[in-house]
Amino acid sequence: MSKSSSITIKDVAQSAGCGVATASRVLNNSGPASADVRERVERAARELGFSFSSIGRALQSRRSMTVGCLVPSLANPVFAEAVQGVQAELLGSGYQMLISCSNYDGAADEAAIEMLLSKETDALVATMVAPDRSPTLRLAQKRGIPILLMFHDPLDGFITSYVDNFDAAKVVARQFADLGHRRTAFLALRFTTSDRSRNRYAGFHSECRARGLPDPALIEIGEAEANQPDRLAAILAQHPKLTAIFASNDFLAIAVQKAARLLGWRVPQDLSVVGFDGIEVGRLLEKPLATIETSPEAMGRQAARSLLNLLQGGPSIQPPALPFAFRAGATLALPNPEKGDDGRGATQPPSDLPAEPQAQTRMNR
Amino acid sequence: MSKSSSITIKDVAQSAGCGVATASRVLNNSGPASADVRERVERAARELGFSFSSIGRALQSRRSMTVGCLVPSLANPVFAEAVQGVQAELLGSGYQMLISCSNYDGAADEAAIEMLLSKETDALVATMVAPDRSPTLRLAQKRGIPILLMFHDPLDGFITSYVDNFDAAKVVARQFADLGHRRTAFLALRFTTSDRSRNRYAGFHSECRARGLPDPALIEIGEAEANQPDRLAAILAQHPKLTAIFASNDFLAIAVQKAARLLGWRVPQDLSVVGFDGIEVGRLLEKPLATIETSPEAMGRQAARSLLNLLQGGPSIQPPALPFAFRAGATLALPNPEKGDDGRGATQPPSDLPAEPQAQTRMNR
DNA sequence: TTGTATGCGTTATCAG
DNA sequence: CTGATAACGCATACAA
Repeated sequence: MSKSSSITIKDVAQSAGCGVATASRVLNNSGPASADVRERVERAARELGFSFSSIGRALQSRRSMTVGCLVPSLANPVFAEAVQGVQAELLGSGYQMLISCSNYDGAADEAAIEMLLSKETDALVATMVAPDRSPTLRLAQKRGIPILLMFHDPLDGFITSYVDNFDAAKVVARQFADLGHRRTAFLALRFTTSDRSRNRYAGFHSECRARGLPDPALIEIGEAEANQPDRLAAILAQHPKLTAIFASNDFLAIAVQKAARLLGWRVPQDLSVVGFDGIEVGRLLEKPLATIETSPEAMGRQAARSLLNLLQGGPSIQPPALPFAFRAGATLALPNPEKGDDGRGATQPPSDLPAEPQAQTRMNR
Repeated sequence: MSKSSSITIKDVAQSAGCGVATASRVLNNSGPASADVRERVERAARELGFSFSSIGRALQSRRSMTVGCLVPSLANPVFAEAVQGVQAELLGSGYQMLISCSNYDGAADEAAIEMLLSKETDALVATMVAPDRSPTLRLAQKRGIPILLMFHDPLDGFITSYVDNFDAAKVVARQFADLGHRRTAFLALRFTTSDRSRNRYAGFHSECRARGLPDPALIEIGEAEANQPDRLAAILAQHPKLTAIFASNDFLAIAVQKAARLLGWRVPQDLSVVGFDGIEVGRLLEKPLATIETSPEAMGRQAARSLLNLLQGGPSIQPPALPFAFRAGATLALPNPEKGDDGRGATQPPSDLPAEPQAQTRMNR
């Protein structure tokens, strides 16, 4: 058990027989030093096992070399992967990441940002319940701290790394419409606390309107329903005429299928299901999940790059939305004619389209 | 745009017309102060929007109030959930979490710990490639920094939060054996860099031996094979006599089923599959996945609690292994008599056991 | 009860 | 080229 309690630059200087300023210059290559003293300092540092105190440094340089990261939850792989992307991109930049989760709670968001700020992070990357109404975020902004949003649509003074949920949802609506689906629904897990969910519904709704189709139903559920197939089934049972459902994320889409099975509904014959996110496991399923494919990791990486750029004093430029792609799957098919109440469109899908939607339909931007 | 650049306690003291020491005492409730000055200081702090600089504090108190966290990857939900657990438990303790990922690379592990150490984290919680052979971790230990391992088996001077992989794997072996499986295999994704994987194989192997069954095959694969069903299928095809396979994690178990389908093998009729981890989505599948259920979040929570305890100067006590449970599923059944080369045992499973394994078989410890 | 002075580890300044 | 010294923001002994 060596004494080991921190070796400071003062110790090094003393051991090398020079002043601390000289030692600092040598160790940082930040100024002149004779070959002689340079040698002595380096040897002393090596022998003493010296390493800089980032706290001392932070105090003097006014930069903590950390970035704060706030996401709703790491239990959701989408956010976990985004954080992973941020982390990966930050690696080697000298910046470390301080992380915090809100559990989709707006008040926790505020507390977390406040905490991060009090830790004097040099920058922030966040996904929040309501970034547009966060006083703490505004405060951070006023302080001149670089801020990057993830998953959110572009917002006034902030840069954001995102996928165009509205557009993506329109693509799903188009898929449904092209197959002849008329009775559709959007199944939302956290509608009130997720602008992603809201934007997806908006885009879905908008495209249905534009095509003269009935408005899609909005089915909001909570955690409990999402995790208990029987409860979810009970909810689905209230919408017997549905022929297609757009779930606000892939896990939900998988849960819907479970619930449908409980009701004796076949997927996709009785009910088409499309998810969102494009999680990897979706393609491994017996019935590969049709979904919108995105890359949370790329999002995190882009966010981190923008952040580093800002940190270096670069200009504040909003990059374009990240690409997404419709991924075809076995959970999407023509509507069941027996299920519809009117049957219009169902019996006569546009003949210029294949029954099975093609893969990798499109990339936006 | 107010000037806003940080308000220090000096500003507060000046505004309140008192010395910094007094202001510090008031704001920290750490000493005497007249009601009068107390009032003035508090008002000044409020009006100026003062908040402590944790850097200044850290420098003076020699504690950064951060804990470093190192995991292989956040893209693996098991680790992400564990981190989430750590985070959740740390919430409100005043400690913040600095996070780092190694991508299952031992060298990156060293670099990450070094980085964390240089950031002067007050404690460490980590899952590494080889914690037993990490010089940097030893160094941290020597410095007296509280260290908590996650997922690893108990190790010399460290406390660890873990599930007994060896025991859990034995349970899987028992399930296979009870059904009459003789030709089994362990499918390992990262055998060389994961002691979890190795311990699972060891337990599986050990139990097979103990029962006088043939040694299970060890099939090691890489990322590429795991992600490409056709390549995985090619590998599976080399083991045509297998009747049951134990995958080192649930995703792999799902991938195996995909590969099996590609080969025309039915699950579970031609091949039984059991996974590990107990990811939520496993129960929602058309064929619910048989697996060992664990709770990474609980692991993270336990680790954080132990850490906080250590940080408060508490004694270093190794808690017992966390519980696990075998989760029955539709991917496990009797072996196909036509597949075996000898058929012994397959045609005559123990008659005192139901064909369908019972749910929630057991909890250990 | 209060304020002054000191030190925590670092770097920048500035005089030698 | 070198080395005292003054910040940086805070808490704490110690003196008043």
